[in-house]
Amino acid sequence: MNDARRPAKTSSDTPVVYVVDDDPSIREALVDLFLSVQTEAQAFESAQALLDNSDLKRPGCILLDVRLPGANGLDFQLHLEKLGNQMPVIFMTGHGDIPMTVRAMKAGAVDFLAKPFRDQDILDAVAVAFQKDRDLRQQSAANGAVTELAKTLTRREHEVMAAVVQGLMNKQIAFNLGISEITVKLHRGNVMRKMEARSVADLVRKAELLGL
Amino acid sequence: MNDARRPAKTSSDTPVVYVVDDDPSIREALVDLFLSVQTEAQAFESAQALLDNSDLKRPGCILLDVRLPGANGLDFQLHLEKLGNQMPVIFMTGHGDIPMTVRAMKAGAVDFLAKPFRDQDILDAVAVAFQKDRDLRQQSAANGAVTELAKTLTRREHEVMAAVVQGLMNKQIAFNLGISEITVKLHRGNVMRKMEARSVADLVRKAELLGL
DNA sequence: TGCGAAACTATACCAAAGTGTGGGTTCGAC
DNA sequence: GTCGAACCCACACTTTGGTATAGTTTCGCA
Repeated sequence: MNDARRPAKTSSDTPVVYVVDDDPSIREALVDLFLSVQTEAQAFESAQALLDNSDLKRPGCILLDVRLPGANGLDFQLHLEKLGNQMPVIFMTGHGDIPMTVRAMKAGAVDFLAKPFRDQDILDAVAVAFQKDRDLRQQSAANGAVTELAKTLTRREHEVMAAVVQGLMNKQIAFNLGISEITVKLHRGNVMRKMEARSVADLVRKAELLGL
Repeated sequence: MNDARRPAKTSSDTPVVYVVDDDPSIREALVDLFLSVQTEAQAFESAQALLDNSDLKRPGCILLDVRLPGANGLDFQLHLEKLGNQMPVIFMTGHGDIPMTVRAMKAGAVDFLAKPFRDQDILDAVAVAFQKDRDLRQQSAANGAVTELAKTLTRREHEVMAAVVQGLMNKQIAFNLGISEITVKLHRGNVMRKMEARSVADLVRKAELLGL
């Protein structure tokens, strides 16, 4: 089921291509292709097999046939999204049509390759997908770090932070919250420390990652 | 060439659908369709005719056949982008293929409709395109306004603004620029006034629209 | 029941930011 | 040559922001 062949160098943070196709010969050909460019690939015969045998935590992308045994490739794409998995997806197809292509691309697919395609087309698409994955992970990491910091804030500190990033002065914040200015300063100081912000400009940017 | 029929209400800021198709009967059918939902449409027989007869300044979207006399619809899409026109594009096609679809969607097309399609499909796509256009224009307007304000800044004021949104203190800015702290305050005050920013938080957000 | 976290307040003090006034130089345009 | 724009500096002052110390109250939970 899983006929992955690993390239010389591999670890939990080198990117990997998860190949999903029900045709064993195609799986093998693709894995060999990636092996030829020192890229690790793991092949699965169905979407379910992929979900069962991989946690999809490693960086990389998914390369799958739209026509799969069991679930449709497009549905699988949406399913992944629901699971919170943002791994880039590249579709392959032997019998695709335009509406299917449009739906996949609207849902954020990196590419949609109609068979037969050149090896280089796939390698190009994978390169784009890898880059997209790196970007997403970087964004996600930054966002996650800020979210973690924000969790340490108390309710009041949250309120004060929101007011600060709106550009309100301490006295205005104090009036709005019905507390004294000195207490606002206290909360404000706590916010800056907990959020690891060295300036208001810094705090504004971090707050924006939280959705203002 | 231009067989537009205007709905009852029309003005330079009601959205319009620019229809481009070389088949007169299709043009007419589409214009009638939009007329039936109180939406203005202007029809053209070619991309060139559209460019010659419209400045494309009104809000709306472009609905065009990928196969056009003269230029390819996809090339036209790129051409528009080069001209700085960001109007949403919807493709129609009778003989489209998957690579064509992928290319169009990657280039930002709102939709790619294979003939025959239902009237509702087109109306839905146009609704999405109109919304996208509104969003883009709003973004563009905000951006343009800030850019105009930034143009009134002198070189020094620009430098000071950049330093301020980095979260530097006046004394640090003064040291970096090799001037006195009091002069920094002067420039800083000018920046806040010229940029119409009421707080540092405000300034940070405006500066971000300028690309940090 | 007692303990800790959260929230609030005050006094006091210092640092940073902002404003106004007044004055200086350089440089290019009219 | 003079006029204005951009740039610079200083003194004096006010406001705002930030910190530290010390204490009170409320509330949930062990």
